Amino acid sequence: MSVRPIRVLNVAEKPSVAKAVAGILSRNQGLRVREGRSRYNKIFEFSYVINGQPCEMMMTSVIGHLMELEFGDRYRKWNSCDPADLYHAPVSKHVPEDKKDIKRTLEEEARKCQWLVLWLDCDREGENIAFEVVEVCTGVNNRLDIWRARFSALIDREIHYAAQNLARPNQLFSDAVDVRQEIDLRIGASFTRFQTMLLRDAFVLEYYAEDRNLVLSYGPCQFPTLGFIVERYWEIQAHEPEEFWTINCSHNSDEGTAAFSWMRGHLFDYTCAVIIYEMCVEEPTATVTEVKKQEKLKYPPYPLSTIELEKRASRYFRMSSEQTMKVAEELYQAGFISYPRTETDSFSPQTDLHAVVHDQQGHPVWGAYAQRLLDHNAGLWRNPGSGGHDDKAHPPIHPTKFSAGESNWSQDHHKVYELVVRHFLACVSQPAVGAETTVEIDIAGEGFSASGRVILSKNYLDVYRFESWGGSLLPRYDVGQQFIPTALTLDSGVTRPPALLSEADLLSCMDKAGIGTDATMHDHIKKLLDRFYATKDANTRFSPTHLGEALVLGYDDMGYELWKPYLRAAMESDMKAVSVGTKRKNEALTACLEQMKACFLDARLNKVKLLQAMEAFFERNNRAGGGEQNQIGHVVRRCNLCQESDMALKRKPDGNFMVGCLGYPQCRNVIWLPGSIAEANVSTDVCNSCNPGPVYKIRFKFRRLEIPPSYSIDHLGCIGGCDDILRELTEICGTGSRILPTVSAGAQGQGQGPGRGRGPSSNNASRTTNQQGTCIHCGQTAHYSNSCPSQGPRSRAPTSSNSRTDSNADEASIPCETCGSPCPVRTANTENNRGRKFYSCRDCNFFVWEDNVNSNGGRGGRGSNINSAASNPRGRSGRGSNTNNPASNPIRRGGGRGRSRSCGRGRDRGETHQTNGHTFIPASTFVSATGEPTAARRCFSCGDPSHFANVCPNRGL
DNA sequence: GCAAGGTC
Repeated sequence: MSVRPIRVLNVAEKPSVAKAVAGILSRNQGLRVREGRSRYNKIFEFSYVINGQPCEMMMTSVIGHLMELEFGDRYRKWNSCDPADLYHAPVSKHVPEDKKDIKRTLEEEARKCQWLVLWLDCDREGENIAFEVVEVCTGVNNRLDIWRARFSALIDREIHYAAQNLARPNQLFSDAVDVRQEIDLRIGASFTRFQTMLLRDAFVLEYYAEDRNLVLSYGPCQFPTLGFIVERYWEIQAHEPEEFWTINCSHNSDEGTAAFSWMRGHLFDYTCAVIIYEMCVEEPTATVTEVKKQEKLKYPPYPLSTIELEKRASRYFRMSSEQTMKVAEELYQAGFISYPRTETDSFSPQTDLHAVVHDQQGHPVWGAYAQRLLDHNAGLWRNPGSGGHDDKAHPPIHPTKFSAGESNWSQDHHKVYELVVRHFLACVSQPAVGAETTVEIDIAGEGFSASGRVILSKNYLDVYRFESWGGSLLPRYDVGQQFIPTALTLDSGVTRPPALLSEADLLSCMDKAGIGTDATMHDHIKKLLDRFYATKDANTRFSPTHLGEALVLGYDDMGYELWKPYLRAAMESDMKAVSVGTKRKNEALTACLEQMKACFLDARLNKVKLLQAMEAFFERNNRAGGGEQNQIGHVVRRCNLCQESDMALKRKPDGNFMVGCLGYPQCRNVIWLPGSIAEANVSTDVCNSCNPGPVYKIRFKFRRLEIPPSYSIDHLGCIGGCDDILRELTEICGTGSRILPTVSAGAQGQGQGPGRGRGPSSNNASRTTNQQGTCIHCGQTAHYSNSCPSQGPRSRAPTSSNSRTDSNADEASIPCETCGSPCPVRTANTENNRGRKFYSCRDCNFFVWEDNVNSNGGRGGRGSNINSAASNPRGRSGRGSNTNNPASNPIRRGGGRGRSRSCGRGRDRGETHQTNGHTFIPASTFVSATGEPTAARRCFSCGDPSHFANVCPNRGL
């Protein structure tokens, strides 16, 4: 008796997988296609047998996540609640409007089926989507038997194996994603609302977000990404150029020229360099000490993952990662390349790589190379290397269909397709082979070396035109051979800061820190541009905007590392623990949210740091309705500070009360009121004792649980200075926040930050002014940080004491030698150059030490163009924090503010120093036609034969 | 109007 067929609903993560799996399982026989409710998600029907059970298979798909997490209605509007409530507000998953048609298809099909087989991608997100599908399907048919198909590639063997070995979905994997989603939503929404409402209208922000409101978003991926950009920017600002010295030697012979570089690299000590140089000049005979010949291989790249595609397209074509992914997606949709979102950088042994090459043989440009690859006798083929990553869901990006270019392709389509094809062909090619020669010589005990390279066989470089392997020929030398150098020069250079982060650098930083996924990293970068946090220049290098820098600075000054990648790393590690069952979902969620809520409350408590950071860059907004000043209340009294405007009772968006001068920002008089006030209204009662009057009393209602039992919750108080109860409650409860610890009366007025237990200080106008008007740079109250006399325009001061780059502007200015602009003379304060004076032209970047300014012209090229504003020694220094991840708390900064953590390239000595090729002395001056040194005993600084340069009185060393 | 994660 035959087994009765059952109806099986199969669901894949995307339409292309549904189509591929249906094709494989049906072997393209008896495969029918019909429309579903959604135009993208077809339904494939075919017969199949699973472990002897005949099945009527229906195969359809979703489009990624089917559901979204959202706050309950009561919390959805921005003003509906305190943002801190978002840490415990109810959240629920629902199917958004644009996915409703997919949901209907699933429901309609699920009703007819006995089994549900989930063909979602085999990663954590896929598992979570699987449970979303289960929720929808069991909602209409709770008798469904639910199965999970596990496969790692869309190839016959894998798919059939998965179908015959169905398992159950993994709840733990899905739980891990639930944790991530909830944390992202709660943190993102709370901080975004908080900082947007705090800052957007409080400052004049000249960013135009088209027809939408400017949102100052915070996200656990976007902020660390911004952090990378700001950190590098600060590193550049902090850089102080240092002059260094190196000896170069060249030798011309009949066979060509060899350029020898000093094996010491370079020295920062001029005297040492001069002494050694003069030794060499005195005994200039070079002896060849070693000749090394080696064969070197240059390997082709690993198979192409998404991040590599983005990085290479940025590097080779200056294409943004966002545009690259857009174009790659279109090429994928049209069938020309494989799935473009993949971490995998090694091909599975089952992949028919020859077939892919075979397809490309007809191409007019690289077709011939493809033919050579397939020609066994050419010996060009090599099985591709493995980069060691495998997402178990997709192969590396490779061409899937031949094209010599389509009529509807843009330039970018051509470029991305060409990159994918050439990269694939390179991957299956032999490495390039070169012969390298290194020659080492000795001059007066100093070692120099030169190297040359000849490419013996280009191999993959023939097709991978994006890479080159430069090298020059070196004349032949033998060990023991001696010669007199043609030129022996003492050259100077200045250290240069690292470059701004390029898009490829940024992607590397994110990848290393685990920020975002291959499919989302470009989104995070774009978000920074959209939010006006960063800009990208023509060289694809990123700088923070004032807004981006101010936000990072504000949080940094609070001591929180919300802009660092540690929070995300901690979340990732928690997710991992949940997915393997070593931590429970609720445990991970509660712990993380508690920590983040405490951080949020503390950040809000310290919001003055954000405001101060913003003040360093932006003007305060004077219009009514702006920021914290948005609720003009009733007048309490005439302002006792400016005596021109009234002071009014105001309630801030965070719920706290204050009495502030309506003449703001010209007058910053303010009285902060206790944080335990629930309600406050100005009465018509006038205080009998406070002057100058009238001072109207305020009717307060306090929150019972936030004041000591001995105080009444109702109080008719005066802010004029006569009211002991109000002063006591302010001292007990603090201002600004409800959760403040109490501060003893002794701390009052002793430089604590706002909200730290100050009394209502109506009798001390200067102190109340101080609360809002303290400069973050010098601590004075007479001005704001944006007009601090200690700062240059729009520049920021080092706030740490461990700076090694402090250099102070002197009064005097001198015209730049190159462009004539007035340049302030500054004094260096570094280890090697402490006390030396210099100027660095802001207009043309010409840099010169004062030793050389106005000195005689005996030495050529005293200054140097260091080609970057980064040379500006006024920059911020010492910012950034420990390289080490603080183990105890991923948010709170650990340790002190040490040297900046470098992303990608470091800035340490020896790493980023570049010689500007500046020659001080042509060696020919010292070497006669016969090769004998002639002028070695003459100071080459002033030309005087009575002394060496190291003791030259003109140098002032 | 907030996040980040899927994907057409």
